[in-house]
Amino acid sequence: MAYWLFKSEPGTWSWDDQKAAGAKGTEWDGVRNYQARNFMRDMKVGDLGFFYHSVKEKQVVGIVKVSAEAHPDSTDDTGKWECVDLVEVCDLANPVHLDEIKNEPKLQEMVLVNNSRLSVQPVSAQEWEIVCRMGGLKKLPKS
DNA sequence: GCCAACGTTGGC
DNA sequence: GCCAACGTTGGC
Repeated sequence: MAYWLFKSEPGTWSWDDQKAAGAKGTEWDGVRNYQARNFMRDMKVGDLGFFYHSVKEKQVVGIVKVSAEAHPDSTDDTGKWECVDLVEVCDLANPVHLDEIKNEPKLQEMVLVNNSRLSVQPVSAQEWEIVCRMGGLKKLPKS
């Protein structure tokens, strides 16, 4: 069981779009970065992730779950790129802003803080718990 | 809107 | 295989 963080510009694919996709979920397609792809290859069904809005909002807004392991990206015709499928799990009662993460001493090692450009990132179990708490979740979501 | 950081491309 | 040039991302 691993934890991840998925970044998206709300103008391209927002948390509302993700929720509208419902229980069927959607492909997390369009990733064209090898590091990000390799992380997706490591994912297992049931892994949980944060859904982060980049650029304008800069906050974690929800929790998603991996519903299908890495498979070819249907928006790619080169055969190089892969993606996983994600379904919505729940909202964060209080979205956790990037500033709050940067101000939390225990979160200084987060990839989000150190490599803001990577769009799919691993999150440690400790970081997961801290951000969930900051987000107002009373109990940690189950996979 | 700017620019730093990072990734990719292509010439050598 | 190196590295300069270029493009993109995303925080500020």
